[in-house]
Amino acid sequence: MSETNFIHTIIEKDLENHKYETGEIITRFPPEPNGYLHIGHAKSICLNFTTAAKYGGSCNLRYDDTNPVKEDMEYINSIEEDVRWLGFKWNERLWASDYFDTMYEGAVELIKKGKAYVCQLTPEEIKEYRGTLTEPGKESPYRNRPIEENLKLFEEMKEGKYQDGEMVLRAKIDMSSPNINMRDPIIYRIAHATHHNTGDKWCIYPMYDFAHPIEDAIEGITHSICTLEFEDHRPLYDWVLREIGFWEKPPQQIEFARLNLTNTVMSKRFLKKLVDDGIVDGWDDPRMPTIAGIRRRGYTPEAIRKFCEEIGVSKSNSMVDIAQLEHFVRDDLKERVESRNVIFNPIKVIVTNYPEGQSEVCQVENNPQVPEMGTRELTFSRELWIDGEDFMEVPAKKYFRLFPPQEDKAGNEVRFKGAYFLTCQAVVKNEDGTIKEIHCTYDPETKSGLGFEGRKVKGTIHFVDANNCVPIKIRKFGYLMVPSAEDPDKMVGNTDSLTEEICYAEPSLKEAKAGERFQFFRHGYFNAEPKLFNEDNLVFNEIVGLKSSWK
RNA sequence: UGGGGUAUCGCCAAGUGGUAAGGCAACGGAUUCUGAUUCCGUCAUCCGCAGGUUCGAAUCCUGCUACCCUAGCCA
Repeated sequence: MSETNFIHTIIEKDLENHKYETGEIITRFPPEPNGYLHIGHAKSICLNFTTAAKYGGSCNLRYDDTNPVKEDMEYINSIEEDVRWLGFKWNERLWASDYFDTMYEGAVELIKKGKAYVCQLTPEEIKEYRGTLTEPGKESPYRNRPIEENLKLFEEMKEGKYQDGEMVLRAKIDMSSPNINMRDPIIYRIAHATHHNTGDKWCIYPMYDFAHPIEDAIEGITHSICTLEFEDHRPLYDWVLREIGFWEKPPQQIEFARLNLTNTVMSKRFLKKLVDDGIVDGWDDPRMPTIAGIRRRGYTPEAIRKFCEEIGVSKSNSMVDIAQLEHFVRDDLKERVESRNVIFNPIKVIVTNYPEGQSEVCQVENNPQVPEMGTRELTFSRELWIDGEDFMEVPAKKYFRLFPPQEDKAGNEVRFKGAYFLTCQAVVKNEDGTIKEIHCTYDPETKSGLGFEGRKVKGTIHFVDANNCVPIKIRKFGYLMVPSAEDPDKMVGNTDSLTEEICYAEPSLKEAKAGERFQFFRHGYFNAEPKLFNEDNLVFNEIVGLKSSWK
């Protein structure tokens, strides 16, 4: 287990040096409310909350709502529900927009120091003046405007005298800096848009690079943890804090590598397209890598948190195998979930020496690993259903489930879990050659629980009483879309991303509650599909399959 | 041809001058009323490459190479 990471090392060094008077570590998770959270965000959420907790500090949930034209409050509820579901608590709901006054003052401060100016270049000109990766930029003709004029113009910008795009406020840094972010970055733009929080109070809004360090500083954030692509922005982050100088102990930005999962698309833009195009039935479709999606799918928050801890944190771009996530889901589910008998690809079994019309009760453990979870009753009768893969007409080598008599050996005998030893005697075919049913005989002495020791059997299979079972609908999910092999920028759809089949299940499954999880023997973990499950529609999602070393 | 990053087992990832943790995957084997679970074992003489310093280097120095980010009035 990676109990420590490079961020802990930084924090511990800061603590040793008494960098912060109170010694309290404060982090933040700052989503922009423009979409649903996904598993990638979960890594960031876990990192920020657990890091703060490790040092007895706290983590703020703050909406980075500095761009009114891109954000939508419909996402607020989902974001908070997701963070809460993951098991984290924040103090209060914070908005970057609540700090607009301070940011404005900061900008004025900068102008007064001669460190910011109003620029009237058009967007195209600004781009042109910025230079390229290899060539320095050139200074804007408005760069050396008198301070008084800048103050007046900025004031007028705020008052709404100008149109969107007509002018911007820029930090005066260095147009020839090799770091493009330092080439007089725009720090305020005009946007005549109603803001969800501040309404029409403002028509100028701060840019991320200017706003974020101020937000962090106001909240007393000590360590501002963000993803790798912001590394180049750190000099600007520090510049803003240094030049405005309201804070003695400024926060420090630390970058880490975002999560990538094999066969999983994490791009918000692309996920939104899946929703908008109706490819999936919403942000919480169980195929989606969104927190809402995997929650509906049946993943547990514990599994996700464990996963995030175990994959660790570093600065190298990485691609984590989805099998790693699935491992933690299985690992978490195996001891907290009950088992049920569900038959896939059913084959009818006739127990020829069992009286017609008779049936009896069998006791089965709810979870063989956890005896405290008790037992339940199943019925056994002359007609049963077994799984398609538990029978082979011609057995493969080392196959020890059911097969009929072969030229060189007798039909196989197996344990029917919770019931008897049954021996396959014959296969009965339909006219078209498909299997109609198989005939078996049972040995009354071998009933489960009676301690029969006469002989051993190598296979155990599960069954369902054909006279006492219910049909259920199973939904399995493949990956939705993956980058195309020829062109990684293009996505290729998987038309089989959702498959449904009808299976036979023991009757107790009718009593399942929406969202309840089970292990279906030999198949995997499933949950009663939260939105579709009801008395007349027994739908189960595959959460994750079981590993199998045979096949 | 700028700047900023990263390179340790198939995939993550510890390690910060003293002789390569751990997890996933894989592969053996034991136990098993489900070929699951559990259990035990195997899995980097080597740390992107090439030199150098040192008694000693994945860790320090030099020079390469590969990949990622970066030219929004997005965050």
